Amino acid sequence: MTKKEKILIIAEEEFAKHGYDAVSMNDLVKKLDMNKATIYYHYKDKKSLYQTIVKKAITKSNENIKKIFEQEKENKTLLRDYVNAIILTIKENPNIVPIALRELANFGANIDESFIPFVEEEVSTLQKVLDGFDLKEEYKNMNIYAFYSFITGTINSFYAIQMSDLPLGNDEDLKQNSQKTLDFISHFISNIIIDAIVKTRNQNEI
Amino acid sequence: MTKKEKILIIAEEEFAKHGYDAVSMNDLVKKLDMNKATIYYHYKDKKSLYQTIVKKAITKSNENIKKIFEQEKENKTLLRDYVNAIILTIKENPNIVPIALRELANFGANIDESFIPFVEEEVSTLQKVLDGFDLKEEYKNMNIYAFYSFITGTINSFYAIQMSDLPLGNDEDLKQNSQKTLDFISHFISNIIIDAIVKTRNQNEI
DNA sequence: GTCTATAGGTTGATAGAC
DNA sequence: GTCTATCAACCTATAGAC
Repeated sequence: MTKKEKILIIAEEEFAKHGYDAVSMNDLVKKLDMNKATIYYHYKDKKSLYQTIVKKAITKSNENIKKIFEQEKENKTLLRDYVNAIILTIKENPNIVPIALRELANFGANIDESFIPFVEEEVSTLQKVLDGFDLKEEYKNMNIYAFYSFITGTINSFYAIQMSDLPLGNDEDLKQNSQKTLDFISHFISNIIIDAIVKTRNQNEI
Repeated sequence: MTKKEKILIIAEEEFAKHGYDAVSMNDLVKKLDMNKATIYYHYKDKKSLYQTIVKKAITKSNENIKKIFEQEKENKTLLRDYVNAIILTIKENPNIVPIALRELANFGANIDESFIPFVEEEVSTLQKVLDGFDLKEEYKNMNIYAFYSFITGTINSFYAIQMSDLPLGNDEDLKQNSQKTLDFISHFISNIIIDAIVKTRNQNEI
């Protein structure tokens, strides 16, 4: 692993855990056991280091979501696949959860405009997935951003509660168990969606 | 309004908007047109100022949720009331959304232990609401924290997207309209819950 | 209660040697 | 590419006058 890569990995960890402003370049120097000027040789400034991290995370998420259409045509599990693509992205890189929550808390104020198409694509892919199903009348013209918020908001919130050191959550199997928590919430969400918006349950697996 | 109150209001605004670490006491001094030592006279340090703000927000949320059982006994709209109690809390103080998202991103690392009973009460109240209904078999022993995350996570995420300056969201009526966004997401969530987990829709209004 | 002045430390960033 | 040394700006917090 090059120094440049190592900087990215440790910085991501720290930014995810404490947030952009709470992490100083001096903190990174200590964690990296590396000279500060070396970091500045590889990354223009603190902000561009952070932007690189966010861009990498968003790109990876998009790749996973695009894959769900690449399998066999008669796929009857598209919605579950979509939820699982998001879950897989978090499994591959759990730091994406606190980073996403912090950017959301900023109402996207520090988001580079070039990131927007990535979000839009995730949302429009969800729309494409839903278009394939026989929905109840009242869900046919649903606000797709509300639906997208339902999926991502529930995952992020539940994940944060379960991974927290605080004694919140009532299932000991899930507490601080990243894998089990993500598998659980994936099923939880898919089932609610199917039960709520699709005409009959055993038109599924959708 | 006393200076002490004014400090609290402006500080809450700034902490919500930029986060704890991004707001300096000097920033507050500028916004408040007040001397720094005056802030320190009323609040021991920066951290205790922030904790006061969080405690106030959590307390207010609890009050609103408790009220839903205070009305007439044969209330058939308890679940909608619960969701609306959360929505009302945000209408009264929208700053609670980014503050909650930031604390969640920290996995509650900076949360004072004394706040936990407040969260637990919100969750157990939700359980009490559900206990009153004839649920589908598979939802009778549902993970209540997952369900709580569904409600709060969806609201916070959708709210943040709609209030953001970024061109995300496809309903112009809702964009940067706090009232309409909150009313919309309240109905959206209540309807999905009813359609998904209750045996028949017109056993509602639940 | 509110102010001025300042202590003591940390920040992001860079110039210049190797 | 990596280092040492350093900078000006900023930080939280307080002592002491009024």
